[in-house]
Amino acid sequence: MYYYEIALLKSSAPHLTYHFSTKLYYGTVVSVPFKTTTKDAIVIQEVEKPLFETTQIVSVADKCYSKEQMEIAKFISEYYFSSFSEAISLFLPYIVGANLCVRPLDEKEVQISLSFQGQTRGSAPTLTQSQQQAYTQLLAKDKALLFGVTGSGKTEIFITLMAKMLEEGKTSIFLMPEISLTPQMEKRLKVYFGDAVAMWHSKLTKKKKESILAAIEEGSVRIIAGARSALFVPLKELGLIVVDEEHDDSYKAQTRPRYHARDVAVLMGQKLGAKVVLASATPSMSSYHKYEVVKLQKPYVQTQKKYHFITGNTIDKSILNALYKSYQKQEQSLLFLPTRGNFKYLYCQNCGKTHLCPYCSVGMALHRKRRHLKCHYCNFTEAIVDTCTQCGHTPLTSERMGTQEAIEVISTAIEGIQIEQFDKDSITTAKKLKEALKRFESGESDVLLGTQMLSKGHDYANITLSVIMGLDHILGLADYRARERAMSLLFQIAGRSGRALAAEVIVQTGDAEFFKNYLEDYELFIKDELAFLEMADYPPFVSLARILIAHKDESKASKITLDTVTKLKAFKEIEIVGHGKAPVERIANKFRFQILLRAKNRVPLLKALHSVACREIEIDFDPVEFS
DNA sequence: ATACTAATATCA
DNA sequence: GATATTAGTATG
Repeated sequence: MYYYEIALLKSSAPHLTYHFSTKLYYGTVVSVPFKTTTKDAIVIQEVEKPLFETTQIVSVADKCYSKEQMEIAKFISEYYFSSFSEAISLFLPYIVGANLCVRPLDEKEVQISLSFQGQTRGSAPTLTQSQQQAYTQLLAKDKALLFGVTGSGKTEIFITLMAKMLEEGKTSIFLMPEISLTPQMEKRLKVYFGDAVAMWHSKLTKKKKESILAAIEEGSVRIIAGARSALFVPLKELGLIVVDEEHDDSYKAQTRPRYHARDVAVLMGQKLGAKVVLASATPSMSSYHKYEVVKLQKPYVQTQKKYHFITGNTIDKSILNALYKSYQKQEQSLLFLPTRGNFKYLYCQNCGKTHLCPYCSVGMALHRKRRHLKCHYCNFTEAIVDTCTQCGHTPLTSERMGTQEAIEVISTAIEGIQIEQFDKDSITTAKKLKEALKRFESGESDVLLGTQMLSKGHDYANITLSVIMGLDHILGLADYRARERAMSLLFQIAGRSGRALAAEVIVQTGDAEFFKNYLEDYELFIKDELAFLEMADYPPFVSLARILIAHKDESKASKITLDTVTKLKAFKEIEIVGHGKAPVERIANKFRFQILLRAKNRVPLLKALHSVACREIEIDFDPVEFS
């Protein structure tokens, strides 16, 4: 009889011991009786017969996690404070088929992939001289940051790299933020790689996932493109990981394990001997600081962009005029609003208070269409109120501009103008996205109006006007990266326009001087900002961690917070930056407290955190979100 | 995580 | 006193 320490999958229960009649390899997926049901688990190691009674493993699945997957999961569990089980559950196991794990490459398979490529497009893209130069540099490095403005042709370089991997019989992972929002990339990849590329994201159906996994196993799928979760697909002979738009915060998971996909990608590349290419037109401060930079020069035909800075926070005459001119010339415009959703908030002009959700202490969003108020965090819904709960003043007015209101203002002012609403509220499915983009591309609509989503990886040829409203809302966030976020957003939105024609960019901000300095040179901004971050003791020069405490009972939450702070004070190498109520004080009826920690070196910080880690606190290492 | 149990609060 | 809610504990 053999005895094994196992970890239950998708559970934070401690590792338990079971027995089985035959020898099992570690990493093997098994079924075990647990409490009243049977659960999937993973074999961690063989152990001596324990003193207590054990139960038998029910069955052994034909699935197995590799040594590397286990090691990376171990790292994730320790660095991002999750159980090993939660970390390994990110990964999909390999199917134990005829050959276990590493299978020598069959030359015929490569032939198939390449011939498919031949059918569709002929050959890999022809690179310009500067693309070729960047490509050659990337080939020579294990990992690097590819820094090139929008439209400089980074995608062709990725495709060439992936084609090279195919030739060498290696596989690739291509990461992008929010795959479901970028059907354009899918189209481009399909042109070159056909069925050798599969798109992967968490919302795929079980059936679809299984068929892709089978195709990977069979060897016909050799490139996986997708969001965060694509990083954990069981490819063999991994040769390359590309992290496109590496600056994007959506690479950081906001639930446990709170890993950063970009950072895990770098680790994974190192562990598996795969090349890692991070890429962005607006690289993160940390990547620019940490990795070798390969610069992709601007394209020769550079269209001219004219920037206008305006103040205020409404759609004023100058914005309407610019939109009108653009509309008259049958050209297209882009309008960015900082608020998300088609909602606005109720605001009391007398006492200045916003009408809040009774459970979450965030503004209740006004849904005009449905005629009700809704909480953005917990979905609490109530009828529209007209009187201020604080001072009794009536009526309440609505603050800030929502997309819905913006559309109304513009379509009232400019007769006949067609506006496409482009935000999370109206673009809920891939189908809706495709339709909206199609209407815009065909010229059916004149203005693409939306939120953050506008900045993410879509190419439009005909845009001659970009309007970026309320940039101060972002610049004014209580976040050490507010400047970086605002600047990156400005570059990303501005980068969407002027592909073919000269373009105008209207920027609404009270701090034009700040932005003006850097309009032609993001790298200059990076250098200045890095100097600022170093002086102010912020990442990448120090490590940050955030502890979140949430409890129904406010005094309990407060007590846990203070107890934790007391314990942490014993550690001399870490600094307690602050502790107290979280910016969003309540979510789903739980009171939220936080502790922010900083340390010059991450090891003592990790050590201190591990000493206080427990069920009632959540630890976010390298946090990007502070609300 | 989650089932189960013990402890404590709530209520007619 | 019975029942609902919460805290604590063990799981092999």
